[in-house]
Amino acid sequence: MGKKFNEKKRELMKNSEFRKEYNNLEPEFTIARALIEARARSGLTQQEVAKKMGTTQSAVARLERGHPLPSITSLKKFASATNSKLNISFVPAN
Amino acid sequence: MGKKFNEKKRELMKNSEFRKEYNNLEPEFTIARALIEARARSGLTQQEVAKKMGTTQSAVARLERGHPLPSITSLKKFASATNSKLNISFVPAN
DNA sequence: TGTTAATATAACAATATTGCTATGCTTCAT
DNA sequence: ATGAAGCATAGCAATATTGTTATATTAACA
Repeated sequence: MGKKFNEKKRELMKNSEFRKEYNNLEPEFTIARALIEARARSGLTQQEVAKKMGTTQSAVARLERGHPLPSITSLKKFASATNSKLNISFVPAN
Repeated sequence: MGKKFNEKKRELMKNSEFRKEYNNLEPEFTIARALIEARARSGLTQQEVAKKMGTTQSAVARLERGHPLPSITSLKKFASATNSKLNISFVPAN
């Protein structure tokens, strides 16, 4: 994720207002980052990914925004368009 | 996943009809399995998970069916209700 | 400067998922 | 056999996500 990013985050998370907002948005950020990185690895344009997914460039742009949160179906299509594999798992928290 | 399961699967996947159907349903199966295992680990009933998620037992049952595919928001809530952490990632396929 | 490629945003109808209520099915114990 | 606990299913209204079209923005470059 990058060192600077995590340092800054730890600092901001001390603020409880920020923490609340962040936790609301966190899943959208995380998904957005993952999608953007996956497409970067593939070297494809949004247009090209869109074609492979059977949708449009604007829909791909929206997916990469992370808002609204994409469906699993969309994530799967995006993954296979970008030569990735989608992994979803529940790991014990404690 | 279990040894028997994978053996049987490899055998059935030779059939192209089956393979097509399986690939359609695979995400639902996978999600269902993950949810069921997560709740089993937690030792909670559907009712209890439902309460923690702010929903009803029947909704939890439906999530564990995997159909329709749950939203990421639901998976997140389910994860925290069952003391799990939801992981979603794209891994390079090649 | 003007053109092109790549990405972003908006609006609205269509589709998918959730909340909710009611009800059915099993299993276990009494 | 009856009751209770846990899980499954169904139907419908409410909410969320996607498909689509149109348009804006930005950067690179002839």
